[in-house]
Amino acid sequence: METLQGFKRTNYCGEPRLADAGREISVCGWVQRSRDLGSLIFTDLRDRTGILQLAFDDATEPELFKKAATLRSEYVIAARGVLRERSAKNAELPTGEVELEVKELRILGESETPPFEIVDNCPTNEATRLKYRYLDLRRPVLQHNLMMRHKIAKLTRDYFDENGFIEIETPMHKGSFYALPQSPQLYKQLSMVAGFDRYMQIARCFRDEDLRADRQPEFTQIDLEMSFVEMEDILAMTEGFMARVFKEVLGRELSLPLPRLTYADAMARYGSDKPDTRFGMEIFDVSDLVKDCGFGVFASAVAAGGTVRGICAKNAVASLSRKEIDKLIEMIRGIGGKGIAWARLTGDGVASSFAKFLSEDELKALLDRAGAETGDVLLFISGEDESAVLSQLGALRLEVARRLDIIPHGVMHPLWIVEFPFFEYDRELGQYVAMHHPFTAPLDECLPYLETDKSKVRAKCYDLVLNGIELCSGSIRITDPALQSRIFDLLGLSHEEAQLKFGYLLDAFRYGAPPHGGLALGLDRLVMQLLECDSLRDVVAFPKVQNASEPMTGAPGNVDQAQLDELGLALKSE
RNA sequence: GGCCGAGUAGUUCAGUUGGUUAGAACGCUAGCCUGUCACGCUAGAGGUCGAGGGUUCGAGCCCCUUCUCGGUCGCCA
Repeated sequence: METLQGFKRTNYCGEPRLADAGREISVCGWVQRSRDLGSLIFTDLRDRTGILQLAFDDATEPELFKKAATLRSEYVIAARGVLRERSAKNAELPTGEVELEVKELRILGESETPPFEIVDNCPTNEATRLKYRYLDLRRPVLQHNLMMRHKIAKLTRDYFDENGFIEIETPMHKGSFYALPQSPQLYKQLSMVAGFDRYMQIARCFRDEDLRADRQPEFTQIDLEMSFVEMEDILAMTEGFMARVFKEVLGRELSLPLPRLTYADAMARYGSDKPDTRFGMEIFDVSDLVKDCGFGVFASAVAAGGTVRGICAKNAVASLSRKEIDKLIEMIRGIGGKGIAWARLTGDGVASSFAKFLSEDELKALLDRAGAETGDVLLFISGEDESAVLSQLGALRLEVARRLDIIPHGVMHPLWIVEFPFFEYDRELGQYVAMHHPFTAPLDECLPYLETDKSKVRAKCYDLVLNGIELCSGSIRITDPALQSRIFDLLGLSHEEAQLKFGYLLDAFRYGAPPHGGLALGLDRLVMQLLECDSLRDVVAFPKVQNASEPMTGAPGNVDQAQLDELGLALKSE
């Protein structure tokens, strides 16, 4: 192996163009592939900017040629030579009109045969790629994703700086066992009390939960807090940011203001508080039509105060067989549903699990309500209590859309979800509990209902949803001590408990707290959505897997007794 | 923690009703080849069928346990 001594890189591999022909340049990188034609060798050299073809000719440079013949995939090399126009051009490559006629070749690092080829749409499974993440990251698509992530992080700082925000670092030692913050929530509110007026931080956060394709236990938030603002001001500031990101990253204009849906409407129409609005298939209500019908499940659901609703998938019969319908129903059972009624409409008529219990008029009315006028339509209808019905149909709507492949690609549907309920009913506890953190302010017009009808109280809370993924969540905070103690009372939090848990914030509020609110925007998810990736792993350099471990290093590892002693911890014996 | 799916060569996969020596493609190694760019041609090497146990004359295949991974539900104020 050789050293770099005296060698100076002049260009990245992706840079040279035909206009540069005749220049002497020096490049460094990894061998993508070598094609040995006998007396000619072409070597593709790759770095993070692209690929440049190196040419070796046995007739003119026999010593170099011999050396080039020893090159293998992923060797690290440096090459100096003269750029020349190719006799056979490659239109697929930005540098495809030129090649480097090599005069000097240095082998800086040899490589074993890698466990998988370094190419995009690499077929190798994720576990293997994650084990060799440093190789996986060499793939152009991941290099691009992480460079875009950097760009988005940079423009985030630029945008908020231009709007008067100050980046403040909050500490990572808030009192949980893991000594890691779930979010900088309390500190950013303290920053408002401290008078910084507009705070932002690109903050690492940690949550001890099982992960998902769109959830990592360690993630990054764009964390914001603003003083002397109302909800509209915060939404407008965030929309400006989104428009800027769309413009600079996608080159697209985002039309503002963004659409809004109330939580109640989102649930009623899409069965989700993070609806994917890129396609229709909205939920319809047939409770009034079936309340007296002969099908016991429907009639008794309505009689018990529940509801009967459905979704209607068009052009679906051919794509979804009976067997697949059964699988979908099984899936619904998996999330706690009792089952779901279905109907298939074809040119031959109706085949269904419940039509025989309905009169002809009842069936017709139901099909009309569903908008199922043509043949080739699939209906799913669920009758239970409202929240169960909506969550089932919401999940089913997404799964059916995926299977029918009707979700359009390349479109972005951001929208706000507003007017979240302040309380949610906890069936196990048999009482209302807070849906958000206890500093979230109720809507002014809901204040009279706080003690009288909790189901009516909505919060000054807002979520930004993009293509069915929650991107950010925020609220206006309570700064009125009287209202705050009222809320603590309602949540069953005693004065002592509140003081113990949040004392320092409550104390701070006694010294002049400005009205304030904010939000936290998931940077990983934002990048994932903008780049249309399916998983956060495509935009996180070193992601965690199922059990929250990191497959390359094997972290978290075992700790020895000395480390435990130092941290004041003891392991529970089995 | 629950449910669904996956685990066979370096990689991606096939493997029939349980039956001889477990195959293919790509990759890898060697040889040939002057314009390739998924170069081509020829030959070759490469396997604890995730692990453990069981049934059987015989298990990649059937049964049990277990591990790993993916998706998802619970969870995520």
